[in-house]
Amino acid sequence: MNTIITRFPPSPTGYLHVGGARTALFNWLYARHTKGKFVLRIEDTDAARSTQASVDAIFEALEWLGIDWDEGPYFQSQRYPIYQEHIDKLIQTGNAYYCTCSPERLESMRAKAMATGKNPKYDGTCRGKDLPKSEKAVVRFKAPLTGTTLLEDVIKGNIVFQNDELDDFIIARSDGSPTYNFVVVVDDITMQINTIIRGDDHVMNTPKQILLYQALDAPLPVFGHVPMVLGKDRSRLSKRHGATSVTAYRDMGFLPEAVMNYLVRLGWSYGDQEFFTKNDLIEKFSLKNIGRAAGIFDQEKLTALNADHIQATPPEKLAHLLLPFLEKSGIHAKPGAFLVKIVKTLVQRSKTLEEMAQAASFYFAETIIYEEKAARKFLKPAARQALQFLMDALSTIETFTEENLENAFKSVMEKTGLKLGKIAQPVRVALTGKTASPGIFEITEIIGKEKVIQRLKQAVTYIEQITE
RNA sequence: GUCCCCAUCGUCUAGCCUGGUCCAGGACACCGGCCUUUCACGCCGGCAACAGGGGUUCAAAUCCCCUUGGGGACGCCA
Repeated sequence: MNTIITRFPPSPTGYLHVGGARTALFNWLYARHTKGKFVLRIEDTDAARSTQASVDAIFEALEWLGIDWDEGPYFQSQRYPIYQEHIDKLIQTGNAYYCTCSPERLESMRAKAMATGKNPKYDGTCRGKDLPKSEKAVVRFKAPLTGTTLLEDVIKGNIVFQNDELDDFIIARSDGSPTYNFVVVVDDITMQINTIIRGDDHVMNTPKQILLYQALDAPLPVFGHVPMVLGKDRSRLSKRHGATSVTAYRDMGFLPEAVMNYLVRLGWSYGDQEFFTKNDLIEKFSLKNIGRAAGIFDQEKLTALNADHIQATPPEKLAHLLLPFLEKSGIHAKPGAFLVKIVKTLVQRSKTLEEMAQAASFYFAETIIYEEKAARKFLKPAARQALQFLMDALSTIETFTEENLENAFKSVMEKTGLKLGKIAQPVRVALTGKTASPGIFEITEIIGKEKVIQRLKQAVTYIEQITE
C-alpha cells in the first residue's frame, strides 16, 4: 500500500466538539499508526458562519489534545481558483450545467414532495436546456438517472445506492461560490487524500462524491464511516447534554490523554483493554476494530479514566498542570518540592485536576474554616485535652518526620487513653476543617510545625468558646 | 414521507467474519465485604445483556428473512 494520507476538515463555525475530535483522532491515529500523513483543512466556504475565533479555537483544542498535522492548515476560502477550474472542466465535459430555477420554486417543490411521500429531488427542469452562464445561474452536476453507485465502506461494508434516488445537486451557487460536496472532492483529489474517515452523517453524501470522482476521472479514496456520538437520550449529542467542547473538558480538569483515551475507546476497542496512553493508541489503533453502532457519551466513564490517567502521571507533571486550577481558586502556589508533596497526597483522591485543586486548598489556608458538621462532631470538649497534649508534644519536636509524629501521637494516646482514631479525627478537623483528608501524619508534616501548632491552637480556642 | 445505517448487561464493549470451547468475558456506575487514623486507593464478591419472531443446522449471540426499536440523511450548510 502507498503512504496513507488522511485528513480532518472542520468547518470553523464553532468550537471543536467531542464528536469532531473523535473523528480527528481516528484519522490522526491511523496516519500515525501507518506512518502516513495527516492533513488539516479548514472548510470555510460558508462565509456567513465561519469565524476566525472558531479557527483559533479549533487549533487550540487540537493542540491541547496532542494532535499535530503534517500538512496545512489549508483554507478552502483561498482555493477558489482551483474550484473554478474544476467547475469549468465539468461543464466542458458535459457533466454539469447551468440552472436558473428560483430558490423559491425549488423550496415549494421540496415541501410538496415530502408531503406527498415522494423523494424531494430536483426535477431536472434545466438539465437539457444547455443554458449559458448568467447572473443568477447556479451550476448543477449532471448525475446519472439510472444504475447504481457502490460505496465500499471499510467500516460498514458495501452499500448500494440507486442512482435514481440522487439528483442533480448544486456544485456552484448563484454567486459563483462552490458548495460542500464539490469542494470536498476537489480538495481530497488535489491533496491526494486516499483515506477518508468521517462521521456516519456523511454516508448519504458519499454516492454524490463518488460520482464526482468519476466525472473528474480521479481514483476513489478508501471510505470509512464511523458511527455518531449520541447524548444520554440517544439523540445527537448537543449542548443540552452537557459540555460538548473539547476545551470545556480541559477547563474542568481533564487530562488530554484521558480525553483522547475515552474518545477513541468510544467506538473502537482492543480486546478488553481500557487504559491506553497516546503511544499505545498509535501502536494499536486500526480501522478493523471500529464498531458499527452509535455510542453514548458517558462523562462518568471519562471521569473514571481521567482518575486512572492522573494516577499514571508523574507528580511533578501534575503539580505543573495543577497551577492554573489553584490560581482559579485564588491560590498563588509555586511549582516545586512543596507542591509536589501535596500532589502526591492527592493523586489517589482526585478524579480531576479541578478536584485536586479543591482538595489542596487547606494546605494553603491562612485560617481554617470548619465545616459545620465536622466541627460539631469532633471539636467538642472531649477533644480539647488531646489537642492540647498534641500541641505540647509537637512543640518539642525539631523537625517533623513520619516517625517523630507517630511517636508524638503515641504519647498523646498514652496520656489520654484514647485510640488513634479518636485523636486523629479532631486533629484532622483542626488542620483541614474537614473530616476527610489525606493521612494525618502526611498532612501534619507538609503543613509544618508552625502552622500545625497555630491551627491546633485555633481549634482549642474554638472549643473553649463554644463551651462557654 | 423517502432513502441509508445500526441492534450483547443502565453505559462503553469482547465474542459474530472463520457456528459448538459462551447457562456470554472485561470496564464504568451501583451494592456488599476486606484493608484502615478519616476519605480515597487497592483487593475480594454481587447485581445485570445476546430486542422479538421465523428459518438454515446435529448445534446460532454468531448465518438468512421479517417485525420492532434507535440513529442519520434528504439545503444555493458543512
